[in-house]
Amino acid sequence: MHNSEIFVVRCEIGSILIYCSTSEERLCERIEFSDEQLEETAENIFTSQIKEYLNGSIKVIDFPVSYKKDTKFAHILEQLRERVNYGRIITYADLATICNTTPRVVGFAMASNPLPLYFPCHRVVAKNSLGGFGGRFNISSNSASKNKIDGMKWKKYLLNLEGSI
DNA sequence: ATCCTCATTGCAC
DNA sequence: GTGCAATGAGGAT
Repeated sequence: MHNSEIFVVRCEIGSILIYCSTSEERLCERIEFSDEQLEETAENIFTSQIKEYLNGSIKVIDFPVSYKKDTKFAHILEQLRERVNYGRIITYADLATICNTTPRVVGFAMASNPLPLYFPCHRVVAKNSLGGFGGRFNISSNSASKNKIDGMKWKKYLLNLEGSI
């Protein structure tokens, strides 16, 4: 986190921020949403994939990423990415069954997902509602202005993009 | 080391 | 209807 570069892609409802390591092999470590229209950065593999996803020309994000593996949360996120592809949705309970855990823990895993879109957590919904969106990383690590986003607006936007709602 | 937070569900009253 | 355990990990202090 101490050495990261931020790329920006704009869309209809705001901006998508892509945090990457600046090491030799550049890896994406975090993806965040902002309700503000920020200035876009130059095109690279990260921004171009996000743009293609947003205009429907690709259905899988597979640029190089880095995240903490070998945890329960990571396993849940990997199962989600593997099994629930574009245009599909799943409930917290069903994903919990697949991962041999409880729905609440699936919610926790989604809330701590550092790589939304790469791990398609917007495709996980509650049994009788859309569930939530924007967890721990909803709050910017920069102390002063807690940049809270309207999470449900983003979840609906993404599900609508994929034709799920 | 302890406490708090965060996207749910189903069963008991 | 409401109440409540179960439960993983990271951040704050």
